[in-house]
Amino acid sequence: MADTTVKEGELFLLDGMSLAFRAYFALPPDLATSDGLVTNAVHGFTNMLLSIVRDHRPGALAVAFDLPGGTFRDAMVEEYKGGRAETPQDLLPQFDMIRDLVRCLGIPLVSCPDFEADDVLATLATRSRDEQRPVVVVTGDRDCFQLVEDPYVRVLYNKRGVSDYALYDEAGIIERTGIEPQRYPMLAAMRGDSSDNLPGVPGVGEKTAAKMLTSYGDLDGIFAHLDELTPKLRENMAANETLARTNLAVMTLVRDVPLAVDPMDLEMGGWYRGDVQELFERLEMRGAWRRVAEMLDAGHLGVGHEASSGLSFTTVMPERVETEEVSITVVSAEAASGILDDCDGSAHVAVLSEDAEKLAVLVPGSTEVAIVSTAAERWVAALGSRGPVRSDDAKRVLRQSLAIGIEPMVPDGDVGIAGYLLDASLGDYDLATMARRYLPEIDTSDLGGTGQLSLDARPDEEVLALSAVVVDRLTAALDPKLADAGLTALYRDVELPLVRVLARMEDRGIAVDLDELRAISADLTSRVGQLEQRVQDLAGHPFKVNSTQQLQTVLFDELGLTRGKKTKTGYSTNASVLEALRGEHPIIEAILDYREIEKLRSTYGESLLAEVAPDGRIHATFRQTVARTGRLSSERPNLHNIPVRSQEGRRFRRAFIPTSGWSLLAADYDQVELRVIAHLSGDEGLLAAFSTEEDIHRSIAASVYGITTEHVTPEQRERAKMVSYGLAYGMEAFGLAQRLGGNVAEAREIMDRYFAAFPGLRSYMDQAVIEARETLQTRTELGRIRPLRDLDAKNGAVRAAAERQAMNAGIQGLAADIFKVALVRLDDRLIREGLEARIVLQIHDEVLVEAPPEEHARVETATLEELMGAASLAVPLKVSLAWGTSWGAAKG
DNA sequence: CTATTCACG
DNA sequence: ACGTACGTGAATAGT
Repeated sequence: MADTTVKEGELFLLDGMSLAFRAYFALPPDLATSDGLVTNAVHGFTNMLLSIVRDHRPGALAVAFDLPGGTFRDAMVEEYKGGRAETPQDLLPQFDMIRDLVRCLGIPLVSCPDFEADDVLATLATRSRDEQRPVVVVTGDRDCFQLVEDPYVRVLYNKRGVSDYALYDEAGIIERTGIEPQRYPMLAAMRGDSSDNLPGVPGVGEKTAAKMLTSYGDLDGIFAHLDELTPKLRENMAANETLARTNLAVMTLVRDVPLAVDPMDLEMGGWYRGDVQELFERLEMRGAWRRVAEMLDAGHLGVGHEASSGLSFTTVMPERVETEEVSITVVSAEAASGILDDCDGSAHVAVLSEDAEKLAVLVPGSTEVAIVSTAAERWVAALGSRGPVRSDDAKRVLRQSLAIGIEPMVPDGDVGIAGYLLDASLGDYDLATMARRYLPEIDTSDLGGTGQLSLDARPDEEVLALSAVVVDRLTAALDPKLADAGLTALYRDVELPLVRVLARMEDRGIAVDLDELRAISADLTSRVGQLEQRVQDLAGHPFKVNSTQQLQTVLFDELGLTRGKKTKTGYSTNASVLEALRGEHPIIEAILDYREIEKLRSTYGESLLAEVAPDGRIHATFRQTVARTGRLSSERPNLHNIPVRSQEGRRFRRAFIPTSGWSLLAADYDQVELRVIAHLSGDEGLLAAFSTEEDIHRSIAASVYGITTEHVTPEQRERAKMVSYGLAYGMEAFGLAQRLGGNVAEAREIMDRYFAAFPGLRSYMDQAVIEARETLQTRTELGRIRPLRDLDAKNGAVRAAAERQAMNAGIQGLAADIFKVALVRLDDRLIREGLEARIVLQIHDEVLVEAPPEEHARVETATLEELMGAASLAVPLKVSLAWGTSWGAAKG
């Protein structure tokens, strides 16, 4: 078990270079001074420093930096450019700003000519170990893993962003890499390191490298036993022995850099308040200065050279609110309940902390925020079954409620959903972003970048309470905006009730057959190995088949096959390009086979298994504020793209099963989008086609080709179907030709016939674009808006894309609205009828319900009625139902 | 993080 | 002249 705690007072050595790089890439370049000096890395580094001090209270700190000019490594490898591919132009000056900052904070800055910051760290860490003094190396560079040594040296590794760290001791390194720290450079030497611009041995990744090292000890051992390796691996290793050995030399850190300082001397020299303040003012980083000042005042960075002055919580509140006292009270459950009693059962604000352990509760208009624990008994005592709530993310609150056994109410407000309805094309609806967007009076420099409000160095409870206040203010600001935009009905009658449906669906999850899933996964893994080998044999040498770059070289340079479509970075190797090359070389077939199986293995085999919860079920997250058309999306995992089109992929659907002893009902709308098109266009021919029970694509084909339905050939039916769906997206003749495999003239003729047979369709499409252009947005019958600002773009291609989106938005949007209503009605019905059956999954126009045997008949009736009744269009909605012992069985 | 590819409706 | 069907999420390689 890794030791994940740090004792107060330890020595922390910061890798200034790698942390600056991480910060630079993690934060947007629009963090800049008014005259355009980019400061994102300084922002990031400051935050890193603050959180290290806040979380670990180091006794001493030092920061290592590279010096300008080369290092001893330059002579070793041609391609090696100072450890990094290249330093971006706007990062370079930030190194100096960071050095300045470190200096005036009184933190020792250590560098040595001819050596890199890593080597300096290695030297200090080694000396510290010799003195038996514990040290933590903070870095974003994996090379430093080699320094870890129990019990003295640990690495606090910056995984990504500015706040995501892992603390590794020896066990931690072994768990992460498969090898102990001492031998990590050997592993890295074989694997290579793209961030250090060092290539590795082809076909050797972390796993293979660790395995070989475990078996043969070190590089010498491996090269002495090459004959025991598999043929391809042997060949690769033999061909790259020099590379591996050079890499090892480059990657091994120098532990005896001639440094004048000793770890014992690394004491903080005291900070200079005036200097620090001036620096931050010069960089126009007011928010950061406040946080730093707070840390200085709290004495967490040693002694200062100037008196301190306090800052109050209300400084981050909007001016308007500043005068109103907002007090934060941690109250007993009883008191929280008492506060709620005063609000006559009306909506209250509830904001859940990131770790879901605390809940801030605010009665609108009140000046007190109660913070209660979310432990079941506290929650019940404080809130009971009281609802409804307003929140920044109501589904999270409802899920917490379900987790402790309380049936949730429909929420009264959700800041994210309100923001999404007002403009679904903006993308971010987290609390900090929404506050910036709709509460301009708030000092935005104090709001966190993403997610919940995050105010560094403030106690969690203050942040949580402030979040509740912001939700209250936002609700007041957004409700009138929704009303003005005609969105209130969609919000209150569809989206908010849907929040509870999704919370229940996520909470229940869907059961999976673990044995089946494991068997599929194992089968795919073994086959993908063989297929990879076959591709490499046909290429004549090993390479990463997954790398489009390497594949391009093999196909177009080495084998001289015909180049096809271009991409930004070269020539495309996608399926349609490869299909066209099928006859040219047997490798094409092999690559297509490899791609299919590798896709299934990586995306569905491994990752689906990883998402199975301890209860044997998968609890995906359904997101209501992502798709610009009004559809839902699914993540962790995405259950909306489980394979169905290929026989091979469909196996996965057999692993999705009902609760033991129950059955799964799969219900889906037949051709909703086409029916929606018929409804919206009012085209008589289309309406007539749907009024018969006849196969719809056959009927349409008959009209298009001017023949009777009996004479429609399967090919004509297929073509008509393709055009029907292409239309929903504003397809052009070129696109249809691609899909039909014919020429553009032929495709154009089919489309002309189609539009001639259904003239109402053409006028609807044209009208949709004309209307959208007037307001630069589209609107569905239920009021859903989709802004399309590109409709008046000067660039023709951009404008054409927006026009296609305008044609599609009304169709996909109405279908999405209908389906959301159906979900709400079905879920209500199941509960109202006291059934145990529950919705377990939703896939755009399909819903899966699991039910015990005795409920089958009632569930079937309820599902059919609620789906059919969700909307009344000019054409009937048709629903197909099927029971099964798995998703695959119900559909197959 | 960005580009490419590919799974679904 | 330009690009070419809408909407998602995820894995992988490489900057």
